[in-house]
Amino acid sequence: MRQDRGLENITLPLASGSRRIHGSVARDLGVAILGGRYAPGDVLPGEIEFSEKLNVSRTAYREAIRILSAKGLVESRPRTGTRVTQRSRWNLLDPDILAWAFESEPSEAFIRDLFELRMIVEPAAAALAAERRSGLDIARMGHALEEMGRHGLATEAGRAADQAFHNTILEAARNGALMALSSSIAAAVTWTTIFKHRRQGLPRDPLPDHRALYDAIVAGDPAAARATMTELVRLALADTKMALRP
Amino acid sequence: MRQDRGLENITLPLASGSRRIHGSVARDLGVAILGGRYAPGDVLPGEIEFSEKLNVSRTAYREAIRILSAKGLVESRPRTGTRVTQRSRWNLLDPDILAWAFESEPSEAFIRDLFELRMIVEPAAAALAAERRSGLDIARMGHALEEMGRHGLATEAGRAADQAFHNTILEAARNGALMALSSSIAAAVTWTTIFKHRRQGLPRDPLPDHRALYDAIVAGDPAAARATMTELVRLALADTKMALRP
DNA sequence: GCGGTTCAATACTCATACAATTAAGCTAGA
DNA sequence: TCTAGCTTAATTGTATGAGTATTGAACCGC
Repeated sequence: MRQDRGLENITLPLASGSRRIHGSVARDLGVAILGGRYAPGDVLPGEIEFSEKLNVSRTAYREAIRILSAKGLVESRPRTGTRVTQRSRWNLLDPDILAWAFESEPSEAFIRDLFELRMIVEPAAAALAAERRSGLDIARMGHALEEMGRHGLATEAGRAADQAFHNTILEAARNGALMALSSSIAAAVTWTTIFKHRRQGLPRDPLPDHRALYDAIVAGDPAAARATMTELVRLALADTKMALRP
Repeated sequence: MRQDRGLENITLPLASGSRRIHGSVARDLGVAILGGRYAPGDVLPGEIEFSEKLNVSRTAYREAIRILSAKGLVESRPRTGTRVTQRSRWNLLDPDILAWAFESEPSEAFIRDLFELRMIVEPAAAALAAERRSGLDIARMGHALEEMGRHGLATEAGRAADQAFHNTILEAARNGALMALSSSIAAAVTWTTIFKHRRQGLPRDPLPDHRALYDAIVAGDPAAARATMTELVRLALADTKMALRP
């Protein structure tokens, strides 16, 4: 019998876009796990039962599980079944995992952890960028600054520019491992910015801080770049904290 | 026809242990990609052709590709096929990816990047650990120190203890995002230690540095912890550099 | 009690058929 | 000649059923 997928899918919201089915299922399950609807140690229903419940084939379901397994969220073994792994084994910095985590409002502790990471990584990256940046990097950062000024952080375009600004700095650090962190950092930047705007507008204009950072990197001054970036993240953290507990 | 997997598998070394087939294929392909045998932009052979060449079913092959895709190594689309993505999109900090990268001797640039990451993250983590460490953390670190002293870094047990030491510090920092980096850091620690020993023994005894770091964390002195860890990583980097270009 | 054996539950693998997607080539019309 | 739209074919995506391998747990002999 061919499945009529899409009707009365009760158990999961299936906000699936144009993805492939295995991708949608992986996302839905991932969001459910990150959101706490399946706790570490929980055993998922068997392949046949669960795939029928989701109205997908076992093939698609299994490929979804492979994706989650590759990111450390679940672990499958014959006889035992598929169970959610301990949180310490999740690849929290995986871009998809971060996106899924922000689907359901993440815990305050998680936000704090991400900011602590930013506070550690971004100043160091800024210092490296001040030493290694190319002309193209500078041009990109300048353009991002203009865009931020034109649109403001309340708009989608403005946030994209902000993200591009921070991302370019990580690129300019010329370090593949740091680059791999860019998506994680980007997630923190974007979402915390959104959080801030939930509570009546921006508490403070972040543009001057960004300009100072830009100047330091253009000048090739690592110490200044580190200091300004530290200040920038500190202010962002303060604003976000204020937004979280008003 | 049932496949006779395991005989004359020419194209890939198939150093597959007790893994499931999809896992072995994912690993073999992952190692091949990380090792440069498939370059970014390259299109893999079609599912049917390639799975036959590997003597596995299309199902198992596809699940392997899902794993690689989840880690950002490849991207599949109908009609176009499956191609290796740009290196900037790889999740370089994924534990599996790191393990695969170290299968074929990694580039000097990659080692440098990892050490730069250690230099950024570990001192900060040590400072946090000095503030937040529990009695259990201290006990674990002490035990790891003893083990390192007993076995020395030339043995497997000694290296495991070294790794446990660094890992406990990251745990003691009480930050999930930093914890997620532990496997990456651990990979850097282990492999660079092995590299060092390739060239006639250890250039210098790292134990005193570790003890100083331990003392700082026990004393709850963040600044001292940061400083000693910085020194420790700096020395490790110098030794590794010497080992790489003797 | 204890060590080995059997059993059954579950994921894993295979094979095949068919559907959906999409790049490229083709055709019709201006 | 150029372009918009259609057609086609190549490739991945999905579904289904049959059979295999693994492994925890119950069982049995000692």
